[in-house]
Amino acid sequence: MANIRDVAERAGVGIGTVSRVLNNSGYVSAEARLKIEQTMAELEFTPNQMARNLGRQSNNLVAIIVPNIGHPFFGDYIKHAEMELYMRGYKTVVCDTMQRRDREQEFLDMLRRRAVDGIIMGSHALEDEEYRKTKGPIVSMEQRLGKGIPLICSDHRKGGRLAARRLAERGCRQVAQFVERGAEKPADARYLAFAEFLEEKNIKVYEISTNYNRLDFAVYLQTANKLFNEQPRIDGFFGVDLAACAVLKVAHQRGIPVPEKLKVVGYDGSMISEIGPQNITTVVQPIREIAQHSVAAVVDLIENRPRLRDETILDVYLHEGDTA
Amino acid sequence: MANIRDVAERAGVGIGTVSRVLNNSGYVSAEARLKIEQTMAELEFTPNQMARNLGRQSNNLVAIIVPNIGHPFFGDYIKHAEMELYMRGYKTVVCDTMQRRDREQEFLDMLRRRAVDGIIMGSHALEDEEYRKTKGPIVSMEQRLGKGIPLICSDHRKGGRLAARRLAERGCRQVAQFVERGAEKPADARYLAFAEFLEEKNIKVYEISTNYNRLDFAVYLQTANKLFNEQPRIDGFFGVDLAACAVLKVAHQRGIPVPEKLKVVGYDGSMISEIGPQNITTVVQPIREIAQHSVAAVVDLIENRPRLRDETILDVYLHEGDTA
DNA sequence: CTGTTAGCGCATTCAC
DNA sequence: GTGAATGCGCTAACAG
Repeated sequence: MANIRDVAERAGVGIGTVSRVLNNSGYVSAEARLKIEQTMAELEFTPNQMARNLGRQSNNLVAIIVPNIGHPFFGDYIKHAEMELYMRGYKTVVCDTMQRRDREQEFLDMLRRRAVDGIIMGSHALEDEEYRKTKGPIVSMEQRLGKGIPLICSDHRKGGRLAARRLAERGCRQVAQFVERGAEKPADARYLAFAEFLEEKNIKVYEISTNYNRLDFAVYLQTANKLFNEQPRIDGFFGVDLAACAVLKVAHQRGIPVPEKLKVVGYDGSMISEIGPQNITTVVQPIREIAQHSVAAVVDLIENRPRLRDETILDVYLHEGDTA
Repeated sequence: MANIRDVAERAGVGIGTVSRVLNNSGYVSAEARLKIEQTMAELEFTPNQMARNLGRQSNNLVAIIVPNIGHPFFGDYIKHAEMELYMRGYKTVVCDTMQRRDREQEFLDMLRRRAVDGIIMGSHALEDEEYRKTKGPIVSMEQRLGKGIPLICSDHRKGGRLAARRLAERGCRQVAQFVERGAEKPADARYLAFAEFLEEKNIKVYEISTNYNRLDFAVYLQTANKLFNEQPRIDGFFGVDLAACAVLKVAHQRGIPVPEKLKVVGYDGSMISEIGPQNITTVVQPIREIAQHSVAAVVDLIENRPRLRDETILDVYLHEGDTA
């Protein structure tokens, strides 16, 4: 592996000059540049990224930390965020905490150790103090990590209202929503707004809590079955897309026609809301914009650009589907 | 930011001793160790990862390069691979080439620059020579990158046969399969085996090619519609899960009952085969095992452990669903 | 067991 | 414009 010094010697120039053509910085005579470029080609010289990182104290890496890569929302988010980061010259490190504190802590430590330049945090298993102690570029998505850490999330309050209004308009009288237990989250506003809106109209709302520790499909299926067993007269449902899929599936198994006897509204607008035979009527979170804003925020922090807002709330809308 | 020298001075020891307790290597007296640990705590010392990387010429990063993160197969794959890598002490860099040569080249260059220790390649947009030129730990999944680069993939030949046999057993007479155009891939064996098996039994096989450049759902939907328009008498279908979803959806729209009038068999066994109202009968690729083997392979290469096989083909099986 | 030394490969002054 | 020197923070080899 040829290094920069080999190139310098072979080209008969100084090491600094080589560095300058490498980084395209400062002045280099056309002559010297040509000679150096030739030599680099001959030697198949490739700059060592680790050395560059150490020299400039930055590695152009951003970690995205999520509780579950497999969840469609996070999957879609990562796709968009990776693209945004790429366009800004950063590579993406994905970290799945699987809801485990120790993992989240370890991933968070990557920033302290400067293994990454910044972190986008979509998980929240630690005390707020931990995040604050980790000074450095952190932004959070859909998690409130404490004052001073920029938050990007969708307008859950509005989302809850949109879903509630739709179910009310469709004549539902007894609706259920899945509520995800766990640390306090921006998403909680959604549950509240949903229930408030409907209760004002004297529509009964059953809340079933799903264990946030296991947000996989099997759990949603179980919970959906439990719901129909306990509340067979339910005529409306609201939950994240994956939960809506589970409810649709169980309804299908039990011969409950949707939307005739049961209206279903999802939340997320992720890919899975469109791949089933019925399009799910769902509140669309602007996942792409969430990705854009969170990436912009963390990159601003990394590159020392001032940030004005600490909280960015993005608009949601109801996407017409076949289920409500 | 305190560094290792600050700690050494403050603790009244040498810099080497501090390094030893950091890495838990070599002998350190209990006394010194205690003193150093205290000092590290006082100073809130955190070792700088970039410096460590440069020192030991390794950064414990592995890049996973895929053509499309959004595809369920890759999403599931990344989830498992990230976990496997984590358990072995590596972090995961995800790279979405979006089918673009320049991006794949850039991601590949990360290895040459030693920005990552190794690469798992699930994309194939460059000439084989490029991969070989990039000496270093590379393994490929579901892509044949040339002799010398370990390949991990599922048994596509068997998968094609399994699907074909099922459709034949179910009495199909005219079946269609989606064939993904693009560079030659191990998956091609599946198309061949499928067609061979059925043609032997005098069952007609229509092949419709989908553009591998855009393996998203909208394209599959279009193609499915085209299929039903051109071949309205089709009674069997085979394609990746996402394509199967599209076909199921279009069939539903056109009032074609599945499995009564149309049998559908998927390929992948990804999450989406189970979240619809009907479970898709599908050939399951052992995504988790693919992840385990590919991670094991790349880590072996990184850590200079000898590899015996150059090719690992993993078994597939037919998962019973409701669509065939 | 421990302190010192010499790199790791490049970026970045700063005189010339 | 350019080369030599210094430092980034740590690892590892070595003498003690």
